[in-house]
Amino acid sequence: MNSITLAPGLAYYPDYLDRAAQDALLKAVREATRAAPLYTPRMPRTGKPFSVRMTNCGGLGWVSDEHGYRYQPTHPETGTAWPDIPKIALDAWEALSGYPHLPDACLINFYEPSARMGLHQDKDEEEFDAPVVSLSLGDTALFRYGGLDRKDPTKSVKLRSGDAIVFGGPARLIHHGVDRLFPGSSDLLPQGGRLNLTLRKVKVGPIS
DNA sequence: GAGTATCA
DNA sequence: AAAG
Repeated sequence: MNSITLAPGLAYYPDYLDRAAQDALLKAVREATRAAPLYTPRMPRTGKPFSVRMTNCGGLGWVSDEHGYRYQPTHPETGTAWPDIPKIALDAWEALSGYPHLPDACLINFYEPSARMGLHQDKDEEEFDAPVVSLSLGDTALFRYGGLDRKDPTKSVKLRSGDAIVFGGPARLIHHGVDRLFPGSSDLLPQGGRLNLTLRKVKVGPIS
């Protein structure tokens, strides 16, 4: 499988999922969002809404509101447990993570054409030995990544539908974000936009 | 468009 | 302190 090392620990797999796999994953995501609808996260303290809408699958989901960032086992609006992680996503984790346990969290981000994600670190997990595996569906995104320090220099790469990226080892905690989408760049989602799935291991050890 | 800074 |  084709992989490009963008930085130490940061592996990029262009076209990791073929079109049939993308269609299958999209179908699974639609089923997940039927059980756990996309909601609008808010910033801690200020309550300012994100432009990206989110939901989760797996035992734990990442949420953000006035009270802070955290992982929790239920949807913040419906109060019900998150649906299961799609099989195709688990397969990607097993193929790409190099980690001996299944993920316990899968954050699903939906970007409308105008949505952005500022430069940030994924550091709300307890297990930093496990990588974060990211899968892109739909419109191309301009992805920015830097270093452990927020002021470290950054580079950009376009992430297209079906691409995978893995943050592991020295790249597990690098800053990253999405500067913009390229509307109309994919016909996978009829309404346009981009879906991103990030698989994580929040708790140390096997899933209980 | 890319990169940095500041607030909170 | 924060993916704003």
